[in-house]
Amino acid sequence: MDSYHERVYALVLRIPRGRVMTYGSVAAALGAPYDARKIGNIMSLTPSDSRSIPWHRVINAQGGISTTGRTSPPDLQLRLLEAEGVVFNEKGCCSLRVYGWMPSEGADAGGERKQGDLF
DNA sequence: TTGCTGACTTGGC
DNA sequence: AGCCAAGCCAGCA
Repeated sequence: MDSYHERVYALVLRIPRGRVMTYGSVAAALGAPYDARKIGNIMSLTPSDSRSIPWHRVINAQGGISTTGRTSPPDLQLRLLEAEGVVFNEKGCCSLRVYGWMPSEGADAGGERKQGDLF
């Protein structure tokens, strides 16, 4: 059964540590560019303390967390990402240009990015 | 069965 | 710069 959430989890599991992925990118990777909302819905069903699933590596298109006020500490997701090396600016957004990840990078490689150009 | 909601995104004003 | 409306779709009342 390749239920939707299974594929979502599988993809999220593939996100390397220290990298993030937007809901839209996850949806697009699954072949459904407009399913970003559903991704979020599935994530909402995922326990915030699930250590098996790096749900915190999934963020919104603005490079920020959308779980504010939804997790035990409002900024839990942000903290987890910071713990992995992702740096957030004062606005609570990270540079997708630097930390954004997509499946193709894992398949082929070479996705070295410059740390200098934030935004 | 219908109808609304939602951890979203994008475009227009 | 921020706010509003439309679009897609699974899950739930």
